[in-house]
Amino acid sequence: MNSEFLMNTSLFRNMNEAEIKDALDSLKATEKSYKKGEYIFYAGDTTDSMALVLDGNVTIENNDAWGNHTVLNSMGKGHLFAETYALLDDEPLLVDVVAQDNCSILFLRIGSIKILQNRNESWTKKLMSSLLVILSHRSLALSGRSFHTAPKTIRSRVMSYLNAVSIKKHSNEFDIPFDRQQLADYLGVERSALSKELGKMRDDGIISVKKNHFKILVN
Amino acid sequence: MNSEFLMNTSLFRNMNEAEIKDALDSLKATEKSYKKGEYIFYAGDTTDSMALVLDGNVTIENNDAWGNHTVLNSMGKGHLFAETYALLDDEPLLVDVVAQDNCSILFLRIGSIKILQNRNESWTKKLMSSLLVILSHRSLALSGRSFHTAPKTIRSRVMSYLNAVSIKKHSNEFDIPFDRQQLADYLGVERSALSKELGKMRDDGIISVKKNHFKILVN
DNA sequence: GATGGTATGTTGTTATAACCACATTTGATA
DNA sequence: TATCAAATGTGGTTATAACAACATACCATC
Repeated sequence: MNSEFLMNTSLFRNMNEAEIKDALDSLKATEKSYKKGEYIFYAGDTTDSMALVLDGNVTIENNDAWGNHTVLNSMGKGHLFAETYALLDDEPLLVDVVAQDNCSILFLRIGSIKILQNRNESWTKKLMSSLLVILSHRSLALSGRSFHTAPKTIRSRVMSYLNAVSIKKHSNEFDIPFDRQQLADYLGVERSALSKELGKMRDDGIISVKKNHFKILVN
Repeated sequence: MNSEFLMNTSLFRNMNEAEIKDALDSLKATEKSYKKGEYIFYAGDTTDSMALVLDGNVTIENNDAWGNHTVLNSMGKGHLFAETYALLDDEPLLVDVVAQDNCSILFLRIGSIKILQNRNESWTKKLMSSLLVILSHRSLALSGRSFHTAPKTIRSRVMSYLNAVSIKKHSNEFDIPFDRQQLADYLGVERSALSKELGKMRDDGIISVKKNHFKILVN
């Protein structure tokens, strides 16, 4: 196992080589290869292992009872998945995880959290810290998006989003990290409808826009 | 400090009295009272403390630059808030937290995660475990909702939601924990429009509904 | 079983966003 | 600077959901 690589993942970032080795051992780390298109997890599965992408890419997909198919996400080298399901007992995955190309996955048997709690090695606290940071970031990202997509009109979604960016940047003038298409996807609206609404908002004098540079105008 | 009460919160659930005392001490726990309407946190603040509701209720609110006001959430006794902001450095809150009635809040100085990592008392791992469980549950809840509200039509939102419940219950026939209004709110749609759509879905033969009992019909 | 209140369903109207097709702008590169 | 491709904006049409007002069903309890 290449601990050089692992040392740069968000999960093992704060550990030294010996700790990583110890952790891998204790978590019964196993590496497994998947061919393009193979299923790594099926919706409905439960798992006591979290999974780290060592090589290649995986997609998180949804396939429902009526045959609808949606690709939700794609994750590459160094990314962790299924950790929430591994940390909680008996929570079935609601999505499929599929090899997007030939890829290699490291499984770490974390089981329920009790396992970590009862160990005294130096790496356990570091691993828990990393997990806390990862989950905190995710929680923040998810609750932000959930909040910005809650309003029913495009305008209020945009306002909600711009307001959040403004708070984060401590300024009412800022660049956003999205182009139009990405912003539209993020807010769950159609690109051209978003453009149209941004134009109206400018006409109404509540914002000024130039490309991805925004200014919030208060009357 | 009433450790009897704390022992029943999700944060301290797994600790004994001595550990709780030790934890409160190390985390520089301070209790503070707020009158109805007082602000506990302002959007834009950063905090190194997480907060636990000891008594009363708080609301999570959003007040944007244009004067829009939204109540996002309400939390009562035993509930924890601001923990993601406390765990991460320099993340400003995007919401206000306001006392819904006269209430009493316990602040716990967790600061960035490093503080926990460098302590060796028995309670630290237990606290981290609790936080991991809390964050995992939240993450699961948020990603579920985010996923079900992503589709643009009411029908696909309903299908997404019902499919998830069906997976969780291991059956295509089940009760849902919402009444119509709650389901509408959860999916971000209007109640009567939801009723209408459920009716159409029944007419189209893809589900059967009776109150909150659903059955998924596949052709 | 009658009564009232709440939850749910129905209908029609209106507002809004999706969708489509195309025009314009922008930015990179020869 | 000319050329091209990609990103962004615009106008018109259609589908869909919000909204409002009301009808019916359901449930508790008298």
